[in-house]
Amino acid sequence: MDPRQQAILTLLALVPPGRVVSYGQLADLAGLPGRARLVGRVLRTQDTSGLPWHRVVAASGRISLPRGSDGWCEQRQRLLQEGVLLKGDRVSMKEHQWRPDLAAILMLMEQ
DNA sequence: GTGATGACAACCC
DNA sequence: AGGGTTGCCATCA
Repeated sequence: MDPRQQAILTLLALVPPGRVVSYGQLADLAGLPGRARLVGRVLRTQDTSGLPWHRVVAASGRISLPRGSDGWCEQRQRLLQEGVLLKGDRVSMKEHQWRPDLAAILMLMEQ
């Protein structure tokens, strides 16, 4: 698989329950600034079973899947299930956005 | 090769 | 709070 996609998926696995990341943030952490859309494409095309794909939302806090679609409902469900409150289809980024701690950053440095 | 599309985002009204 | 514009670029028709 493309190493960039691999990096994105590896980082995604580090996002803790109860927290979310934006597509752009994930791209940045993966060393791919400005490639938010790549993250979206990876999530759509790659096998994300076993990964916390539901913790990825738009920078605005919105779920990027079509409103009412199966994926939208599932993501919403999964987030609520782990304690992430949603106002409609939007989560409060101020409260729930993942800010990598020191330990996580050290792990990222070892790539 | 060309144009459209898209699980995005930053800006500017 | 919305809507339009532009940047991004892999895929696909």
